[in-house]
Amino acid sequence: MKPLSLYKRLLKEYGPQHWWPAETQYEIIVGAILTQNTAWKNVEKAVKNLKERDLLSPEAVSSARVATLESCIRPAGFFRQKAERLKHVTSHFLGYPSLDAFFGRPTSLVREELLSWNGIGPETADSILLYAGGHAVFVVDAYTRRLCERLGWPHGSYEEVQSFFERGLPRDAALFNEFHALIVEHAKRYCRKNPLCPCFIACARST
DNA sequence: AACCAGGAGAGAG
DNA sequence: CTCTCTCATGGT
Repeated sequence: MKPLSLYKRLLKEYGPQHWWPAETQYEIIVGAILTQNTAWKNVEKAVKNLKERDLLSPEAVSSARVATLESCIRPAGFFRQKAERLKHVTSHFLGYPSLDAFFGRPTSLVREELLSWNGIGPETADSILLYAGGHAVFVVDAYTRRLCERLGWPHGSYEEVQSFFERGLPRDAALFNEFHALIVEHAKRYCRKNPLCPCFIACARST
C-alpha cells in the first residue's frame, strides 16, 4: 500500500471535498488559526460571527479591538490566544502589498516566515501555504498520523510524515489539497467511533 | 462525566 | 532534544 493508492481509494470512496471551505484567502488564514485543536463546527460559528460584524479583512481585524475579536470567536475555544494570534498574524500580512505578493515567493522561504510568527506551527503554516497560497506542501495533522500508525507507515515527527507523503506523490497542489481533505473526511466518519472502517480494511488488504 | 476536536508555545529535564 | 502543561468552548 502506497500513498498514491490510498489517495485514489479515498477519492473513489468519498469524492472531491472542495476544500478549503471559505470565500476568500484571508478567511482561509483566519480559519486555519481558529481550527487549532478545535472542532470545525465551532470554527464555523466563530467565522459567522466575524462575518456578521464585517471582520473578515486584514484591515478590519487590524483595527478592531481585541475584546471584540474575542467575543466573536469565543465558540472556537482558546479565544484569548486566538484573538491575539489573529492580530499578530494579520499585522505581518499587512506588511506586504498584497497576499499574492506574500505568497509569490519560493515555498521554503514563505514557510519559514510563517513559522517565525507566533501562533503558527507546522500544520497551520502548511494549511495556509496549501489552501490560501496554492503551494504544493502536504499537510500533516493528528488524523494523518493516526492513519499512518494503522497502516504501518512512518508516523514520527511532522517532517518525517510529510516527506514520506511528498516523496510518494506527484508534487501537485491540487492533489495535496484533495488528499488532506479526504483524510479528514475519512477520519470524521470512521476513525474515532468506528475504527474498523471499510476503507481502512480494503486499503490494508490490498497492500 | 470524561473525552475529543482539522495545535502551538513555554517550561522542565 | 523530548515530554508535560496550558489554553477553552461545544458536542458525544
